[in-house]
Amino acid sequence: MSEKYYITTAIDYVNGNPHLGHAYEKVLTDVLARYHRRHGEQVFFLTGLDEHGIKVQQSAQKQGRDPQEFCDAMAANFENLYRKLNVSFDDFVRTTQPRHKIVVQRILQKLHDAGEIYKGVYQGFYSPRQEQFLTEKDRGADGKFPEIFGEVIELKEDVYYFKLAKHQEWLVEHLKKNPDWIFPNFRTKEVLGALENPIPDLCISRPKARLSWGIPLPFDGEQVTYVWFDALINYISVIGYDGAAVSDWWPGINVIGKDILVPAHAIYWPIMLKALNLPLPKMLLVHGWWTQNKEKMSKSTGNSVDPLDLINTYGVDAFRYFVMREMAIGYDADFSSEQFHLRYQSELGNTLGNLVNRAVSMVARYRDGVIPAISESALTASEQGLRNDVISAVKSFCENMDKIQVHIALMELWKGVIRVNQYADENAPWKLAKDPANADRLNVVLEELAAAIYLLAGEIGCVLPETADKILTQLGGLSPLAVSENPQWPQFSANTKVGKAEPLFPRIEITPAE
RNA sequence: CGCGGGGUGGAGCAGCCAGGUAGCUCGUCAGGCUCAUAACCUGAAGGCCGCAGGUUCAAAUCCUGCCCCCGCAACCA
Repeated sequence: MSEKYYITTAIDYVNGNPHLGHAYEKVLTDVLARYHRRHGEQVFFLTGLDEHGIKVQQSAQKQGRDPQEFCDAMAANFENLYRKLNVSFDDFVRTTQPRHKIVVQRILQKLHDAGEIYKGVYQGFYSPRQEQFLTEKDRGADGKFPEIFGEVIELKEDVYYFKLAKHQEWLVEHLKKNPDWIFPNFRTKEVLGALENPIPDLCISRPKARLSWGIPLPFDGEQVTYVWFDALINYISVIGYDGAAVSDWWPGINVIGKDILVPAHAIYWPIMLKALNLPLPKMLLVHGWWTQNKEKMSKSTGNSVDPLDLINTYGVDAFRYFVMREMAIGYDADFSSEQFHLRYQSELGNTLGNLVNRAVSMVARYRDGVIPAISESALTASEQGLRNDVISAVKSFCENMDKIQVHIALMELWKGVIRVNQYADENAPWKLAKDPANADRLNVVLEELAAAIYLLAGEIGCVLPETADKILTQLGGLSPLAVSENPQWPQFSANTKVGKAEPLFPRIEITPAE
């Protein structure tokens, strides 16, 4: 009876190594997937790789390798990183897999039969040296093509086109009627802006002679399909499309970066689905870009950030926390090592880590590690206040997660964490411990501290899975709390014995390199 | 007039779409505490929310104009 929640990331192009942006997108999708799983939905989380195309073909050639061999090697880099990031994907698609290729061909054939694909001619400037077609933006300031392209010739070749133009009006209507289909919705304006001009039909193939590393067109053995037609279909090929209907996981949510919104995901993709008579995605969730010193990150300027370095220094959860907390979804954010360090030290170490540490330590020190049993009648206004505030922090977290405002959700959840620190100071168990007459009161305070942390750990786990596990372990090997609409204050079974208190986020005194 | 985004206390950012106590992290100053990762808690100083108009009982939030910064313009998340 539970709802189905299908969510995908973009598939990364294997012609380069994964960087901060790739990692961010997967963590974001993972956090949403974990949240919805935790809240009782059936979740299917798909990520993967885009492996065809001329660039991969060329890179493989340069290394003297078979393209598949090249892809396999690159794929290992990506998959390795995502596993390190604790990205809980349910499947990992690679566009070179037979299960994917079959569906792509099925769809091509179907659209060809339906007259949505036709044969045409592509004409343009071509650089034999670079083996690529050139566009106007390849021209230098003087209007000529730069030296690296060598002699540029004008070339004509037969290719196939997919009809986009005839669906333009329908797409504009759809966007106007569903401004929240693209999230955040200001992106809809961009798409509508792009659609103010007529869109040309989409070239979807290349002659095999030039591009062999692709999926052959089923109706023309001399051509292979090109880029988006191959890539976008992964969203439905893996879950299953038999030529008429798609698996009931569909429609899902497509998480993408802003660079591939227009035209790929906001124009090509919906029109492809329309032509196939399939429903559109529930939502296009479009995130922004990481910049560094306000400049776009790119390998060419050498300012790209390697997520692995951060993970190795600070741990995977620190990375996940930072990227989720720092970036307002949909907008760009600036990455800085100092800011990363600051959030780690302060929000993770001082606020959360220290709280768990002091609470567990006190239970160990004052009660031999056993979380005291208490009776409801012993509760005072202080406890009522704590419970109300922590529960409302959890609720606020959930409300913001439902609105896909992860950065705000975390801020709200942290208010709960801070509130528990306040409660500790307010009741000063270390003072109560000095007088045996206060034993009952001390029991209450220690139990409430543990319970509050236990409650918070549940939602923390969506973003910081490893940390949540550690907290449960330190609290005595507890199992995760069940979730409900109205969070209940947790109870401990008798004789719950806490584990060893170990700092969750130990201080790191190194000054991060610029 | 190409399209879009941004301009919020010393720094970096939320909040704006669904108007009504200006929030978060850090920094500064003054206290408290000592369970804890030199951590935690309390209080204070510091903002005419880019500028100018308009709508409204009420605007950081909506509308108009202007100034400055940044992305995008077919395949880099």
